[in-house]
Amino acid sequence: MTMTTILILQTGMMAAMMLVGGQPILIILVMRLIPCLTSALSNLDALGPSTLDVNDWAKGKAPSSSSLEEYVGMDYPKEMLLKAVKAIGYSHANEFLDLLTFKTLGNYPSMGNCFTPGCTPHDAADDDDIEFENLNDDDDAIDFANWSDDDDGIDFKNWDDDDNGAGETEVNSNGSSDEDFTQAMLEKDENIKSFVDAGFPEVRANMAITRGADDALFALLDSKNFSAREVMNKIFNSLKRRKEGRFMEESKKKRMRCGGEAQGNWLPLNGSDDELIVLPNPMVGFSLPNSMVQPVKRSLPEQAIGPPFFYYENVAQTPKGSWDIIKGELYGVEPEFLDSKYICATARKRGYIHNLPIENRSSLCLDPPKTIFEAFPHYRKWWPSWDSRKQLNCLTTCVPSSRLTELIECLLSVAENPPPPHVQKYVMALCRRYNLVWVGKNKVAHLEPHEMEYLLGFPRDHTRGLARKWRYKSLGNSFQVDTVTYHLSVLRNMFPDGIKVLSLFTGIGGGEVALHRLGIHMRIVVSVEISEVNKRILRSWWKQTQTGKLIQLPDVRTLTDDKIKSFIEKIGGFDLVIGGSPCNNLAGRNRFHRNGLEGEHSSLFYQYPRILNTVKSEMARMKHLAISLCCKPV
DNA sequence: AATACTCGGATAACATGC
DNA sequence: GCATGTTATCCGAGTATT
Repeated sequence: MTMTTILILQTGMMAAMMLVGGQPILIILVMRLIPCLTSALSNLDALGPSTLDVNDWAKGKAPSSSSLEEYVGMDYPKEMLLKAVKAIGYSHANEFLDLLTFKTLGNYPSMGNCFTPGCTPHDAADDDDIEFENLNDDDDAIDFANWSDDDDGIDFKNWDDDDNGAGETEVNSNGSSDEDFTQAMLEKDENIKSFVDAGFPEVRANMAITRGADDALFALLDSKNFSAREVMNKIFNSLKRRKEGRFMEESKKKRMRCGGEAQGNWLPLNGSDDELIVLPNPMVGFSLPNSMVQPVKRSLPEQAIGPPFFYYENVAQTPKGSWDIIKGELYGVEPEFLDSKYICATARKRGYIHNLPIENRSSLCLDPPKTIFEAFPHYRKWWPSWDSRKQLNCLTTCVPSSRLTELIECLLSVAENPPPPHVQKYVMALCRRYNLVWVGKNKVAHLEPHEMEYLLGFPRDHTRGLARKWRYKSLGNSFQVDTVTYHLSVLRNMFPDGIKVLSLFTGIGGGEVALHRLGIHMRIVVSVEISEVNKRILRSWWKQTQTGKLIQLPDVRTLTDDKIKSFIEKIGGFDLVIGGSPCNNLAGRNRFHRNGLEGEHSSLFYQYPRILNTVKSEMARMKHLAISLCCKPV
């Protein structure tokens, strides 16, 4: 049994104690950690006296001296702790201190036999050769300064180009300080209660929480004359809410059932279900490339049968009922839910509603890497054995703070190798949450934009030239190209003369890249995309790879029914309407307005069925007209 | 009941150009 | 100094699974 605790001694000394298999191994964790942090911070601004209070800390700002005092005890050198906290980021301060204090002991089912109070702190000056360089990974982004803006061959003259401010969001100040504070108090109360439950006087327990572990332990010892072991056991038992042994990351049961049925334990596809759509598990879609999964058979609702083919995409995990609305708007076609982790090295749970044939999908011409090491073999060098990830989580638009890297490096630098389970668990939670990879010794980092391009199936440097922020944003919002390629592969032999595409919410052109991969000639693509940077990306790629015609429109809302009709008249209809509407208020990461398809922001979604319906009915009308003209007696 | 996962948004801080 | 654009930092909850 491994256990780590930090004792903040009454003398102000801080010691970490590790008990391994009953053998007390005293490590001066904090006395190593603090100096190394301090040295790392030598180039940071000197820390002036703070006027912030404990509420600010809860909000992620700097803790005041007084609040730190409360936390660590009266005699603890505050400056050092302040520096340490600043180094790792205030938002992680609580977690950090939890790791250093006995709170983490709640993870452990039992304790060793004793603890050893008193140890000599290291001198900060002679400690540690660990250096923390500023991880300045600024990618020298190339600007489009010399970008040629001539739209040769593209006819924009009939289209107004006004960007009328799509996606405006209300300012929603969430004045959460009170809530944060209340939450902090609740947590504190819970901790106090656990002490009280263990049979200790509330006053003592309160002191234990607010002043530090050493005070707590000595106070408790003092109050009841318990032995150290008894005290610790009581604490552990009272903190048992955290399940015993849960911290050990069990090897996850593989859910991939090779002989299983496509779309997982899914509802029948006959449209007879009255209940809300339930996501299939495993999320394997109607079929998988190179797989033994039995493809499902489906019959499309009459209304959905083309032309044109349509292909709609959005996040799978939405507020309840959202997919039922989407399905209802798209002729009642059952969504195909597929997690791209079955196709590439990163998870991407998405729902696709389409009227494409699902038989005879061809395997991918380029088989994408399916594991992290296949995608990035060089990461194997630094990948710790206790990080069992084989694939990455969903690639999103946001980049975590670089302080996270620093925090993890700090923790691992002072820990044993391998680190104790609770540190492993903590680090792994961060790695999973922020999709971090190991790029050096104890050093994690977020993926670079070109790595995201690779994982998502785009050509390298597809988004190069944009500021990093825009690259991450555009890539995080895009298709997983290999997945879309697989679904669209059934079109390969259907359009020998090329295909005419209406591309809504084009983004950086995932659908277009997929068609190109399939060798399908795009005679014409009418692309609707509001973001100027995304339009530039597509235009650039188009010029390099395509000979067909690209028409770029600014906003789906400006694509009126009349314009659609005029387009269809000019080019003779579309073969494919493809696109995934914005997921802003569907996506799980959105804390501010995740109101499904109810809110004002969702109006964009409804543009997709409107446009599709107009295309469909106009094409049907033209077909009818043509037939009637043909059959007219001369 | 604990755990895991999620195409994000708001705002302050910082950088740049004038 | 100001306007504008980019980066850094900070924020939970809904849903599903175990």
